[in-house]
Amino acid sequence: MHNETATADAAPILVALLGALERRRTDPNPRPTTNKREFILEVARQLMIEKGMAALTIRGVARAAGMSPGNLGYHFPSYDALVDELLKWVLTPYLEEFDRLRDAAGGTPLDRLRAVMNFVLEDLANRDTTLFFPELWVLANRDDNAKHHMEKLYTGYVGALEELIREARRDLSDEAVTNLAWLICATIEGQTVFVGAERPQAARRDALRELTLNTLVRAVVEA
Amino acid sequence: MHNETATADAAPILVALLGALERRRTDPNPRPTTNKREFILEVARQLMIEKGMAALTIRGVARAAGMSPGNLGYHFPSYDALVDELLKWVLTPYLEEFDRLRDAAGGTPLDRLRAVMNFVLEDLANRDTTLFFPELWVLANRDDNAKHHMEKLYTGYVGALEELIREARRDLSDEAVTNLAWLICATIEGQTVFVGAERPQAARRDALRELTLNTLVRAVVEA
DNA sequence: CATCAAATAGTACAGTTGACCTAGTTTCTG
DNA sequence: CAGAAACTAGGTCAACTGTACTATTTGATG
Repeated sequence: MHNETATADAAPILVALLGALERRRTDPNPRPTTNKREFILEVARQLMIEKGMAALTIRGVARAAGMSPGNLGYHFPSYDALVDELLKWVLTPYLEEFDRLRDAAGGTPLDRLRAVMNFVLEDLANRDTTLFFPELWVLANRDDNAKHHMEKLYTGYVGALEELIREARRDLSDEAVTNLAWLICATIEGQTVFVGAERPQAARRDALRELTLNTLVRAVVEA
Repeated sequence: MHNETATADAAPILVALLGALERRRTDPNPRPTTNKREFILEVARQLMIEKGMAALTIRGVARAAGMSPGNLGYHFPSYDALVDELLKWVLTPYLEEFDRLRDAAGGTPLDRLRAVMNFVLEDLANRDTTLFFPELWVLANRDDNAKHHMEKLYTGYVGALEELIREARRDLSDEAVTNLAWLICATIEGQTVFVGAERPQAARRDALRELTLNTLVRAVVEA
């Protein structure tokens, strides 16, 4: 009764974790060899979200994952490698989604721009998102690898915005397009701090989303 | 030669710290009894900014201030007390400045609104600000006292915005005014992460400030 | 069933660090 | 000079760090 599966003898939180893993797995060709790795990454993600970067240690992750530190070392050769893979694991789906929304068929460029903005505005209401991203911003202040991942994320995000703005407003200069894109990015990310999950102004979230969407679309149209 | 003043035998950084202290002291009636406390708070502030909350420890502050941990315990009875006073020390000047700008004589309400926004947009270019506030946002996720200070700060900030918006647009509902104020707050705070000091898009800061100012003022005028 | 590599546990290393406390010393002030 | 304020040194005790190493279990293949 001590060595069945990770699900069986692990803490209750792990059941929820496996659920989250399942939700994340959109890949139609599951790669069994990476299953355990992904499980660990998911545990690490939850730990970082629940307890902050200070609690994200080899031992802490191992404990939360119900395995020994030695075994975790087998899957991830070092702490830095673990963090690196964790950031990839969390951020890659966002980049994929930005690409998908940018290239989506149907609707005007302005509709698609609105869709990208709406995606982020709705995502920031998730507790995981509300807690994860500020943690990333702070981490990136002192960790070059985190900074790299952060830049990659926002470059992809803003790149998608730029392309859609350009399509909508072919008369604007590249500079004007880029400035608008960063304005949109900063405006929306800033809301994480104030109307994210369980934030003081969370009740205002939907109203603020509409106001934001209208204000930013108008900024693009009337630039 | 071992006990002259804190300036003499302390690390070079301390000289700069005392400079910062001097800049901060706008009080025409210096309170000598609090000098050493303020010195410690200033050291703690710098430490938090340079190395992050993880480095803000009793020992760390004592080392950076060139004193023994025991002596630091004399001035601040506990770690929590130190952090509490540190947050007050950093945030109070902002609240005072918001009040000052809100009540400033001369100019239309819209001018004063613009002045408040401009103050924050320019402040976020300071390296200290760029690094301090994200740290505060993360800290507030897991520390109730920090959360309290953060709410107090933004309540004051948004309160000032609300009053100025209301003066400029007496026809708007309270709800509309509040939503506009939080939109402004989130929009501007979000820029810290992207065009703050030494950030990848810092070169875009001035252009983005103008765009932000115009966009937000228009949002208020045309709401 | 035997084999063998992958996976896993356990633990030792070699420190570091944390907040807090106590007893004693210096410095300042009236 | 007395007494208060400011300060130092040293220590307590508990917890934790990443990593390396060995020994064991597991699971699939032949």
